[in-house]
Parts: sequence; structure tokens; C-alpha cells
Amino acid sequence: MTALEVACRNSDLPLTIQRRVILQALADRDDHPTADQILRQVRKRLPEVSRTTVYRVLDTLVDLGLAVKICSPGKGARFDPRTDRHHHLVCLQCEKVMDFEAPKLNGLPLPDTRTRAFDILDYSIHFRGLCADCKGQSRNAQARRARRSPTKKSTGRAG
Amino acid sequence: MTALEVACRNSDLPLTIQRRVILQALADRDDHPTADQILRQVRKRLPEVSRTTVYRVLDTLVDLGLAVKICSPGKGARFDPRTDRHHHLVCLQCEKVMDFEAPKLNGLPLPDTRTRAFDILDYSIHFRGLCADCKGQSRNAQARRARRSPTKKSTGRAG
DNA sequence: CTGCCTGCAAACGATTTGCACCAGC
DNA sequence: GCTGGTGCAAATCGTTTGCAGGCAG
Repeated sequence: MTALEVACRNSDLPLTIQRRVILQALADRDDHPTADQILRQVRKRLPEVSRTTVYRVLDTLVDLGLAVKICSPGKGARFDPRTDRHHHLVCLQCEKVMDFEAPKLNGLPLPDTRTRAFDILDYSIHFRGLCADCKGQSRNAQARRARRSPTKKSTGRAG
Repeated sequence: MTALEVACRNSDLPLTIQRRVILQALADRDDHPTADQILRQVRKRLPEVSRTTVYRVLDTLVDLGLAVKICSPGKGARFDPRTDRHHHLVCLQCEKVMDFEAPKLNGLPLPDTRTRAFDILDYSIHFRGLCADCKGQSRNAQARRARRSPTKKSTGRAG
């Protein structure tokens, strides 16, 4: 938790209780929670905390480099307490995002983007697929199809 | 545009004007537009089209495998007409997402996720950094800091 | 003709904003 | 004590839903 103190001092930011507790709540999880999930967890310690503050503080933590807002297919923003290089398993069906360690993939050469005038600072690989919970069920399209016409037995594409 | 006809026939879906035009609008861009951006573009051809329909059709196109909902750090869902393997440059500041070709990175071995019970179907690499427009300006944190206290000259961390 | 798709508007959920008060430095 | 962070509630933005009529097959 010293990292927060250092970062706040460096940036001339007051070190509030909320910032402490929210960072702690985030650090305690590895499931890339949304702001609302953090809110619920934070309220166990600080029942008074407002949703607004959670949003603002999470934003601040990202600024400070203590957290990362991850890329996800869903609608709610999600945060990751890990700022080191790591990768993700993204379920195409339930949109869950899991951390995935693949040391062999941590040393890829950063491609040359000079022609694009883009400064690459880091990378992460998104492995898209189906998580354990979803893979048993059915594929994306099939699920939706079924939902739309439950009585009609779809002919093909069972594979 | 035949792909849409085939897909609709395969799935017993009517081939509506809206589906044609929305897919065309998406296919015409490579900037991973949001539903709203698509809406604006589609209305040039079909002024009557409703926002709802755009959302629904984009969803359908994803089902049909004619588009992909991409992972992005922003709040609005974004769609990609490309379904083949490719990678992305993600600007940490403006949250723009650009396609990035890196043939050398298209053949990575899919890691073994049996222990995680996760079926990997594909992957894509997110290169995070600063785009041309943003890199001249300032780093993420600095930009926000400046916005908060415009008069105060931040000391350090220029690197 | 029949059913699904579309358009409308309202519901809904996530996030932001303005303002008064309180806490950290 | 001053500054700016926080809490509240309302505004805003993105997305979804229920229903009536239109169009593709």
C-alpha cells in the first residue's frame, strides 16, 4: 500500500481513506471488477462511500499508474490492479476476462510502428474463446438463435 | 456483399435493406465505429433507420460471423468488419483503436489452457501506447493533472 | 399471407457533472 | 485555514425492451 503513498506524494495528491480502501479493494481481486463491483466491496469497510467517488478514484488510480483500465467487450469499464505485462482469456459468450500467464509470450518484439507514428508502450494478448462455464452450453450464434425461435429446430451448423 | 446473403440464407434470416446497408456502412470503415457512428453513416442512405435497429442488426451481424465486437477501453461497444486474425493499436489517451498488421505475430502457438478449461478460438494482440495525435501532447496522467490544476506546473516524470 | 424485422418511445444501467461540505496537508 | 476530494442528486450517454405495423420469403 506504500505505492499509493508514494504516488500521491509524487503527484501532490491528498492520500484519502477512500483512495486507500478503493485501491485495496481492487488489489484484492483478480477478476477485473467493474466500478460497481468495487463499490460493493468498498462499502463493507466504508459504508458511506458514494458511487461517484469510486468512479473518480478508479480513474485517479489509473492516472497514477496503480491500475489499468482494461479493454473488454462488455459495456461497463473494468479495472485491473496488475500493471505488469500479462495476458487475458476473453470469453466470447459471457464476456468474462481472466488473467492468463504465458511467460513465453511476454517477450515478443515490439513491431515497428514508425510508419504509423504510434508509440507502443506495452502489449497484451487477448485470447478469445469460450470459458469453462460457457463451452458446455452452446456457441454464441446458436444460443441467440435458439432464444429467438425456441420451437423451430434449426437445421444445420451443429458442428 | 454476397456473404450477407449466404449467411442470412443459412440462418433463415430475412435479408432486409437495413441489414445490407448497415453491413455496408461497417465494411466501409476501418476505425472500429460505435453503433452511433454507424447510425449516422447509415442515415445518409436510409434516413428512416432507427438507432434501435442499428444496435440490433450489428448484434445480428456478429452472430452471423460477419463482424466482431472488439474489446476496447471506452464505454461504447465497437465493431470491426474484419473477422480474420489481426491486431490493434490502442491509444491510452484518446482510446482510438487502429488495425495493425503484423504477419509475424499471426502464427503464435495457442497456449495450453486445458488447466483453465478454456477453449481458445483465436487471439489478437493489443499494443497499447500513444497515437500520433496524442503523443505530441502529453502523457495520460499529465494531461489529467493539467486539466485539474491548469496553473500549477507539474514537476517531473517527463520520461 | 405469415412471421420476423423495424421504428418509436420509454425503460434501464453505467458514468459524469455541479455544488456544498468535510478532510488532508 | 486553504485546497481539493467527497457525497448527493440530477443530467447524460449508451443500450435494451414492448408493442404495432411493414416487408421479405
